[in-house]
Amino acid sequence: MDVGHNEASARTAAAILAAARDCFGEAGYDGTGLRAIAARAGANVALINRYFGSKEGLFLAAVPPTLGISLLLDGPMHEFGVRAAAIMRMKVGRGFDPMVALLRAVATPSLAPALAGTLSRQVVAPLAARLDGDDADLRASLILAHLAGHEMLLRTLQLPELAGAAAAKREAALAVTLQALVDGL
Amino acid sequence: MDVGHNEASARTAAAILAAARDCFGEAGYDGTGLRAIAARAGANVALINRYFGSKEGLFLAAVPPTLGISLLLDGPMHEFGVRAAAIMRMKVGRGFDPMVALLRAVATPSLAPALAGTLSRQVVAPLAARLDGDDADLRASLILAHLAGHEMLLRTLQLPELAGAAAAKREAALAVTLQALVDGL
DNA sequence: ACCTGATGTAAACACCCGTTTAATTGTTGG
DNA sequence: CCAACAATTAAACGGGTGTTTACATCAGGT
Repeated sequence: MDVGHNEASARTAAAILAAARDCFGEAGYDGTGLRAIAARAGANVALINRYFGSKEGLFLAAVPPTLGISLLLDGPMHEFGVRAAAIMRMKVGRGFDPMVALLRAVATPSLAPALAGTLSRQVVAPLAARLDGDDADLRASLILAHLAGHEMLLRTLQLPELAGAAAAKREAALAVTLQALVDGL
Repeated sequence: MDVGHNEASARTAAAILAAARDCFGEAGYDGTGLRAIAARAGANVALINRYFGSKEGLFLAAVPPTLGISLLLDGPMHEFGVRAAAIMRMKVGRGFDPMVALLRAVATPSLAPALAGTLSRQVVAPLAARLDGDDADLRASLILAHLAGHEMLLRTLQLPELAGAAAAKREAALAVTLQALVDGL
């Protein structure tokens, strides 16, 4: 894998990555076929395995690296709640959301360890480092849990009570809940 | 579907339901094949479609009805947090958990509307009815979001920071977070 | 010009899927 | 006893899966 030596192959590999992000984000891991990704990328199916080894390899190469939560951590922590809520809002309608794609892959057992490691390294650890007080790791995990559950119920499941609430109220509620976890238990 | 007229068919239908619960809970919706369910139930694959119409019909007949959150609501609401945390603990090791099975099916788009309706009716609505103060529906949704995210990260994904924390601390943190949502924003 | 090695392609592989059909077994009422 | 009907079965259906193979294409270096 990653056999690309000249720039042509690098371009098609990038096209495959982009197509994979779209497909995984829309249909989930199990719901996406390699042939659909290849078609969208304008490439051949065999190239996926050539460049990324396997479907799992492609998923892990495509989705987790785009997770970066720098936006969330970019600013004072006493405003974390409102900032996070605002970011959630801005993401609506934006094409690809790696967090949603990740949540849609949780059900696949063989992917779980890698996903846990990615979330731990790229989200929980940097977030915990910014938290003052005791049990920073635990609180960071709970923040992620709340954010993940919120995304799942709102976007993937579209729970009526959540999707139907006034956006301003929903964001405010999300903000105070997250902020409480930032400020301590 | 539901063609059963005598007791024999009712027994095999029940066996299929039980097997389906186990399989869906262990491997998720997409990860479970009808033949695996039939084998575990000691029944024939065709009977599944005869009694439940389709794989989706079987899932919806097997998992959502077992969701009941009566335990959560059975007691004073000023102790909701600690009670919920205690229930989470007791469920560990217990064979089948419908909440986990539900979370593992979220990724399947065709299932989402039914799941949203079930959660709304069987969890959010009864919970909101017990909440005092403004925005009961919204707060009930956020409680479910936090619970769902927590379950997902702890049980399905086994996030190191969460699974590795001392159980007592984890429960205490979960309790105060949930209680804060019960008490109001 | 020729060979080499990277790039891309079509086809096949072996397997699993949900669903349906047609036939068989088993039971029950006339 | 035997027809009628429910319950169950094995087998096939059509299609999709991830992956691999063998073959074609094309660039660059000697």
